[in-house]
Amino acid sequence: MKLQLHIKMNEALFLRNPENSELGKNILKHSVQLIGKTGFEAFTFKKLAEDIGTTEAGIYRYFENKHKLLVYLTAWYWAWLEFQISFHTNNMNEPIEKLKRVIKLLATAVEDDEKTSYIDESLLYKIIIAEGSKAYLTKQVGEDNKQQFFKPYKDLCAVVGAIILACCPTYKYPKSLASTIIEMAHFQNFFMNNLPSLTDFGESKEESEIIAFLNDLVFTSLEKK
Amino acid sequence: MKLQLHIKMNEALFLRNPENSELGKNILKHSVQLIGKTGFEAFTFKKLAEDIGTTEAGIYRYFENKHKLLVYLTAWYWAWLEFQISFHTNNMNEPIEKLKRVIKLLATAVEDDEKTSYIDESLLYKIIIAEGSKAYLTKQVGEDNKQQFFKPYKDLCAVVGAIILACCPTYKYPKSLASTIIEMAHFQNFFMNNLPSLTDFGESKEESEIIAFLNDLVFTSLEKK
DNA sequence: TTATTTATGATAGTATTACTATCTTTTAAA
DNA sequence: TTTAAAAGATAGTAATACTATCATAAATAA
Repeated sequence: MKLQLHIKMNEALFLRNPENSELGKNILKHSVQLIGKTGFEAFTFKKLAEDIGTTEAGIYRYFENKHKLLVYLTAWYWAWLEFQISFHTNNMNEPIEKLKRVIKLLATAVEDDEKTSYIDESLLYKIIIAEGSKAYLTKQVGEDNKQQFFKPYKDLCAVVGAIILACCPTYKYPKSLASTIIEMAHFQNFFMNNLPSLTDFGESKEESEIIAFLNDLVFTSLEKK
Repeated sequence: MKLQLHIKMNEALFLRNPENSELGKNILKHSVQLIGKTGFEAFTFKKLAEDIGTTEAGIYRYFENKHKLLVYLTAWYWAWLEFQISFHTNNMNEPIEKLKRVIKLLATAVEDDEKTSYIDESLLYKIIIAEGSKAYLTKQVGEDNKQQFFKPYKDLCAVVGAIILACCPTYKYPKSLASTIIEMAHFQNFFMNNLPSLTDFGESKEESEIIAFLNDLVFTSLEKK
């Protein structure tokens, strides 16, 4: 028997649930590939339709526009990651070990283990690094937020913030430190690979160094108190 | 007599130097206003031309496309900020005080003091917060970087990294900490105003709290060593 | 089983975007 | 005063970001 993880997505993100049809799953699968290949700016529903072998109108029946699709993919990723974290930190009772594990999960490229799923997590990870912030860096961020589009991201941040507080109950900035860890796990990776002089890892290009940096940053902050 | 600061821009960023003509200065001035109003996605050269009272073709004689214009504005901002930092930390001999000043300058909304300049720095500051990362979060980041488009950003980062090292010569991640401070000064501001639950400053919405957070983050990291 | 809803395919069409080209007039420099 | 450079005016094109319509296939309900 194979267990399959199912993430319940916010219904306002799509017009027709992409998980309920072959075409829908193809849209998710191929959009991850195409965004990964061309970048979000050059990505269009027309190209996506050609890749899938359907028509532009077909895609529009699922997603209102490419922004909603990006928000969908990022929301899916954060929800998936929160599950990964809860799974991998389960039974750990030492919050410091928990937080270390979280940092590792945030900063490590995942493998696409579950062949069953229509989403290639390792490719999606790269997309989130390069395109993820575009989901909220818009003029509509307020409305999108009202519609709870960023709930998975905020939930993840809350989880990490709670672990931080468990490590150090007197620490004053658990949420900001959480969002800093999450963003920097990705930005340092992007910088390391694309603008290496903005990091100290330009030579090795090893994620392990990002993890070491974040651990140092976080645990000196928390131990001190 | 009025001194005017002049920032020498990378020539590959424009087709015709916008600083050398009234139209060019108008392009800079109005693009800052229009991007601030509509956001970068909805910003077009056509709307900009209408705002200025010129034609689309007129804008294209200065900038190849809106991406180059955004990169120009961000480069200008980082160069300007580096000058602000060197100006305001001049004669400070205590590196810790210097670094504190840098953090304050990074996280504080500037006022548009010099009425002479055609760039409204306080408006530009908001644009950099909301749109700045889009300058490098693209597929062309490699080529853009080869053409030195991000030099002002990298220079600023190097300056901050050097101050960090002056504070603590044994610290292992000066560049990554520098880019973290720079990015977080802006992201925490964006979050505070738009996705407040990602920060600890949602209630007060005070920049001073971001500064306090960054100071805490940085100086516990550096003191420890 | 047929009737009917629902999803998809095929095709067309529109407004806007992101440009390029050309020609004329104005402005400024030699 | 000549001449070159910048700006204005206008036109045009390919691609993007959609919307609409109609036919067909597949799934579901009567």
